Amino acid sequence: MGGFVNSLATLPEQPDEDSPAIDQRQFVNSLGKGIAVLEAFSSHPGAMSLQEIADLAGLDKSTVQRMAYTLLQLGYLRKGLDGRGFCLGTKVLDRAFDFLRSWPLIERATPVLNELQLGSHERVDLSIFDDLTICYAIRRQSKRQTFYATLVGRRIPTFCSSGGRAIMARLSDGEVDSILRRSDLIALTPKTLTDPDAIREEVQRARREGFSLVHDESLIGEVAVACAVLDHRARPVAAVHIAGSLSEWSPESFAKRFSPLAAEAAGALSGAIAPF
Amino acid sequence: MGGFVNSLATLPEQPDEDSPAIDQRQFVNSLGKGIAVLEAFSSHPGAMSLQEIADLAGLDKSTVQRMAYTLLQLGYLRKGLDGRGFCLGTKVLDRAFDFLRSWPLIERATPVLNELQLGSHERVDLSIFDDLTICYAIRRQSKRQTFYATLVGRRIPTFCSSGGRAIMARLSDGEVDSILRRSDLIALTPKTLTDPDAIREEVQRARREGFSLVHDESLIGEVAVACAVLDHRARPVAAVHIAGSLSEWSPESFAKRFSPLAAEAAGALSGAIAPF
DNA sequence: ACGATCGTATTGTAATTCAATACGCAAATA
DNA sequence: TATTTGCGTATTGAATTACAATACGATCGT
Repeated sequence: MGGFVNSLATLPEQPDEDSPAIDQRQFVNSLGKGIAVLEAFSSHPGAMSLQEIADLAGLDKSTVQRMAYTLLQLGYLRKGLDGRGFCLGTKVLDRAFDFLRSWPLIERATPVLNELQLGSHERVDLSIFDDLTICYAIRRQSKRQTFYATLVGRRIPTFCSSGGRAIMARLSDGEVDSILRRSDLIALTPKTLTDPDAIREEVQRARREGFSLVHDESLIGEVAVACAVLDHRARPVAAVHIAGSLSEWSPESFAKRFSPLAAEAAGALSGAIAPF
Repeated sequence: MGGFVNSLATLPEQPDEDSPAIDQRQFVNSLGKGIAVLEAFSSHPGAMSLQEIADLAGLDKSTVQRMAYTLLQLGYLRKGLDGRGFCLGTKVLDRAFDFLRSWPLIERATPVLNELQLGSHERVDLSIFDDLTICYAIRRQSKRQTFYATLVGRRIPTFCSSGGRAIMARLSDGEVDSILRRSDLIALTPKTLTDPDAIREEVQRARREGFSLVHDESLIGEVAVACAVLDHRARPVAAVHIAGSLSEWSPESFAKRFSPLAAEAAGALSGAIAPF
């Protein structure tokens, strides 16, 4: 984007920029660049200088300057500690609040997950299906947890998460293939399955059993069961997870104990009401 | 904004738009409008048509169309249920994730708040000071809670929240006056203090006691104690809350039982490390 | 069958953003 | 202490970009 590169990209022939053929006519570049500034902080949390942001976002320093100025006024950025650098502002939390508030599913799921946590004494999560990743929207932890395991907004690849597997079990084979094909099948741990056929096998198993069971694939020492939450058309839109530690459970005993609970909760949240 | 109105606003004389004299030269209007589209969902959660968004955001339908198209491509909006309307997309959660991840204070506070919740069996929160409001960043609930009491990103006015009072107790009188003057002193409940002098009195009390005690002011039946978290320059940046129900506690017994715990946690989080 | 409203697409106009440049300041360097 | 480097800020001419009126097809409710 920007300058000569940008002018070329504006020509009829759009080579192969990034996304699959976005309508250059309607896309508002300035907005995209402003968002890119915010997104730069995903690869570098904490304060950054204009130049650093520019490098990460692939923008000119001048552009970042004006975008940062605007985002500063709007509260989406704030000045760093000593007036040096920029970091994310609290306004980004407001948008997340609006999001969480706007999904009836999330409101309905909140008491259900609370009960589930109290009943299981393990960590329980609700994740939202978002194509190649799932995104945690509700989290109820038990005892000590890693910091990231407490954060809403955390994403995990669909292909190697218990929730993702449970969701894929409710998709057609074609859709599962599409997800596996477009995913970067990179191992998060040494135990992560990266062979498409092996993953398909696990999806089949989840179809038979009605839940997915995953251990050590996204975090070593963690075992999790999950069941998909379906919308009124029986399409999977989310998943209920129960996650525990392999120091306390074998995968089998964990599944035996908690898969019925996850299934019950997911069933209670399925159907009836629109998710959003 | 936009069109003739906008051209007028671009002239040297900026009448009295909204914020106190923002530099029209550097402000990127398109970005502001795109953000305005996202913010429209704060006054109307759920799916909206282009026209509805336009009305709420004060923009032209055409403008909203292109902004929505862009935000759709970027994942910050998604199509409504049956392809009709737009609602917030999961990407807004990603930004919140980045924010939470980027504050060392939040990472440090997570285990502390966990302990505090397990020790108190009441709801505990960490809120971030943001001028006229405080914004909840970490929430650990006990039993059943109202939905909103579980949401990160929720804001409460500084003047009537326990956290806000605790924070004001660490500000100068001038700063407190400034906050009270600029706040809309609107009662959230019949018990909310709206008289500046009465609030100043409470702030004084919090200064003496080292914690703030508030009940029925933001939610009927709720009692809460809070202590400010200070940065390395002894400036308040956040607050630790402990909130319970008046059906189980009197304000006095609640304060006696939990104010030491809140003070201890806030103390442990203060000083030393930069908050962001 | 009709009318309203939805989301989408097009287009000429001109206002907007772009990016090079310069400035003052603070901190790290020598 | 002198110097350099990098920061955030501000300005400006050039032209790319966004604006908003308009039109279109689909879908829903009457």
